[in-house]
Amino acid sequence: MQTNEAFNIEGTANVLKLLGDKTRLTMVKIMSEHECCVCEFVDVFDMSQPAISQHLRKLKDSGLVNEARRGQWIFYSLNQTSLYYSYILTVIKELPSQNFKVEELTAQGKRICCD
Amino acid sequence: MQTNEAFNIEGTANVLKLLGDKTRLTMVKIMSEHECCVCEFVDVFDMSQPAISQHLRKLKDSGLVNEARRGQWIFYSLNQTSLYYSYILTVIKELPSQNFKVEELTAQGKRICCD
DNA sequence: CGAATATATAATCAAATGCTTATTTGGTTA
DNA sequence: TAACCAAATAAGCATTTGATTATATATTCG
Repeated sequence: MQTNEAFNIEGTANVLKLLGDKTRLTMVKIMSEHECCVCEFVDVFDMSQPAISQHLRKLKDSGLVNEARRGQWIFYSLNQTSLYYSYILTVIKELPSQNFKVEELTAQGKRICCD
Repeated sequence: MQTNEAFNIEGTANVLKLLGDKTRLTMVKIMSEHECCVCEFVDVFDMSQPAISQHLRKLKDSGLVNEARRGQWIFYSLNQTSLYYSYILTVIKELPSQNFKVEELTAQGKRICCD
């Protein structure tokens, strides 16, 4: 819901608040490493499917992520054209990789792949 | 209350949440341009003195700002040695200057100066 | 010392947030 | 078309957050 082309305090605060949640920040880090669908997030986080959907909706509403349906699944990825994309890169660059979480899914045969 | 030397998701999310409040983000921007004491913030924001103190306390508890007593007043400034200082710079760099707010104080003779 | 001023803390409360369960929507597939 | 599955939405609830007012603490100054 980013209405302004330039950075302003209100919009920036909103984005920082969104990123200031452990679950969403982890989601963003994961998406910087892999595209992911909702059910994968549900497996990664010990959390209900609606909880995951609600987090993704907030990220989507503020334009930070894209969604794309592929078959049965809806995949989420970082929106590289967001005004705030460079902030996101700055922040997640230093965070520990979350690849291991997705690799656990792969090991359990739970990874969704639509290639 | 930053316990870890390295960036981790929990600590980073906490800092982003702190910055994800319009009042605190504006305070941080102001502090990047001027050192400020509590009563100046009270004049700048239309908000009670305890509300200001509580915001500053959160910023101080997470190590983002320093406080220094000078006479009757306690001045707050950005802690340039914080692990997260460069994040803060990245974010506030693009925000519109808040100098005009402090200049209004000066015009009203409300600016505190201890030089 | 005692009054005045600046700041911090305590207690309280309304609004916002993040989760849950139940249900609905939308696309796929037999 | 009907059953199935992924994801979204609705409703409800506990917790957190950010404000307020009242009070306490610290420092300065007459």
